[in-house]
Amino acid sequence: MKKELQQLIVNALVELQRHNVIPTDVTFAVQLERCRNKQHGDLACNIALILAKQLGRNPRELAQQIVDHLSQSDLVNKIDIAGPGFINFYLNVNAYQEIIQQILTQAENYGKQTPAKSLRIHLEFVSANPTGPLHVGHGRGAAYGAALADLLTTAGHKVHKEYYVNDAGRQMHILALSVWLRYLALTGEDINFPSNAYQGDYVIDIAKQLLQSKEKAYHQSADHVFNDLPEADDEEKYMDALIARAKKLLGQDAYQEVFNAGLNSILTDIRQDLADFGVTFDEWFREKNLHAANLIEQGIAQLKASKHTYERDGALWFRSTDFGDDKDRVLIRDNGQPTYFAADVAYHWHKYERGFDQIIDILGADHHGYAPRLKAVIKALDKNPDDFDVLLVQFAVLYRGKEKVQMSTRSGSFVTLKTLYNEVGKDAARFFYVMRKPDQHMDFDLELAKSQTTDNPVYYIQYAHARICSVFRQLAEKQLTWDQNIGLAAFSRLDTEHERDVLNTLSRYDDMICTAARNHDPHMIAHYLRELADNFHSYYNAHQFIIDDNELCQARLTLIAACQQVIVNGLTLLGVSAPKAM
RNA sequence: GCGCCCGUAGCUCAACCGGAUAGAGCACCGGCCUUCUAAGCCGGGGGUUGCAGGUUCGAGUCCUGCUGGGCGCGCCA
Repeated sequence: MKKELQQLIVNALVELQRHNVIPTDVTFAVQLERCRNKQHGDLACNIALILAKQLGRNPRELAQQIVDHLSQSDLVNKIDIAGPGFINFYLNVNAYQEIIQQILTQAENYGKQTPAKSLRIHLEFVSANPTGPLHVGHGRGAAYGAALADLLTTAGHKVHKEYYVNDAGRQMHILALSVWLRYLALTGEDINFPSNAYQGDYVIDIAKQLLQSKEKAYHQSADHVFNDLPEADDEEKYMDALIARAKKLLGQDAYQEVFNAGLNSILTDIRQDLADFGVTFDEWFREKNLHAANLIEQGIAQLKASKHTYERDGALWFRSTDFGDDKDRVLIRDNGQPTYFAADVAYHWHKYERGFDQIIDILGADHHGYAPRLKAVIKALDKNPDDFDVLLVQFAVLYRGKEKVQMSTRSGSFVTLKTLYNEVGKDAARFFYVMRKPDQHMDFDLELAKSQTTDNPVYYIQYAHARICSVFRQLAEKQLTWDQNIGLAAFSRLDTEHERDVLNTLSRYDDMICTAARNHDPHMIAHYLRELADNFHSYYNAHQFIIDDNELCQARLTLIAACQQVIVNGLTLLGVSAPKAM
């Protein structure tokens, strides 16, 4: 429909070129925009404004000439010139018939795009360290990533969802130590639990499981553990000494078992929490595997080959300042150990090696300082930086009423994601998170989220869907049937204001999907659905659907059936269910 | 100090490569259930888009400066 009108305008412009009104060397990209204000019609074209500038002409005059050369179309009722020189099209109801038919025919596939080139996209998100349960801060990244993955898939791409498991760093050893110390405490030892170990109760739970499965296997006396340790004034050094002590007393194998007990327990919980939240991954990529497969060395070798590395103070550096980073970054420490960053170099290099066309990292905003050095890596590896995106998700600042909730994994004072969706429900939580654009700071008031459940916009949309389902249930109870063909044939009967609004919004779905995918903005879906539900509820209140006039009845049923389908498709993209009754 | 993100109605947020009179929800005021679900609908008030310049037919949107808030600046991960 839009394309037909665009062609109409192009034809008129070519005609004007033939009459030498427009020079033949002028090129034009004709765009049709939806009118925000429906007094301006349904679609607007600003081509006259753009051309008028180039040609030094009065835009309204030019618009008039274009309109004069437009050929007739049965899609439009009226064409106006308005404002500074917009050409406004008022569509005939019949213009929407084809779209409604497409929605009903393609059903759950409606909205799927076939792009010029379908990309293999690597999407990494959440990737929280497996040192504790996911908290509400991770929820936003999870909801956003999952919705974006589905959105890009709908846009016709092949998306690989991946969770990067940091299972090789110092934090993991601190976790292992924390588990072990809790374990020793459970066996009756007098343990002075360090303040910068992981404080959460989940550590105690892991220790309890460990005690059940391997009763005394890891026991040591507290004296042995804490004897002869360096002064605790430097907490980090103290922790490292404790970790070294744990390894020594337990031996490599037993230490590794404790380590794995912590890691596996938490990873299992994370996986379960995400699954319950409707978020799944195609691959859980272990940092350990990078080390095991010598990929760190290979990645660094690639960087070395790029001539952007150098040695200083016994360490190997990446000259990321060559690519706009604030400072150079260490790859290999003076003690020979690779940094976390070195692993990330290898990881991202390896993503390209795996053959992806586009790579997207979704990071929490607190890691935004990391983006420039990652981009520097991509450039140094001579990859196209346009194929690599770092998307930042701003914090959801938690409140309980007016009071800000401080969150820290180590201190254990956080609200878990699980707690959140158990309290407000999965649908509301998913929708709430993805309702805001990701770069917007967001206040998340837990009390409001709990008390507000019936006011949450997700219910408004679900309610529209349930109402439509209810109409069709009523229809069946009255021994009546819906005939789509009769409905489509009688389409011109849908001429009320409310029906036009629903039709207009429905016809925007396809465009909205494209824009949302292009901009990585799933929140547009949420706002679109809100508007569609709004249109529907107004329509519902203004008109009866099940009426004696069969043609009109069928036409209306056809319209709301399409409406139902689009709501289902949109909600599905966001990971929200569409209940048939509420 | 340097860098990134943000500042829109009382509150929480929209506004599609710059478009026409900046829109919703919540809250507030007034109406609507004998009709397919009132978790709904209809009407009303509410704005110098943080401030000051600039770019142009046109700026919430782009540029510069200022201001307020969030976050980050380790041979931690």
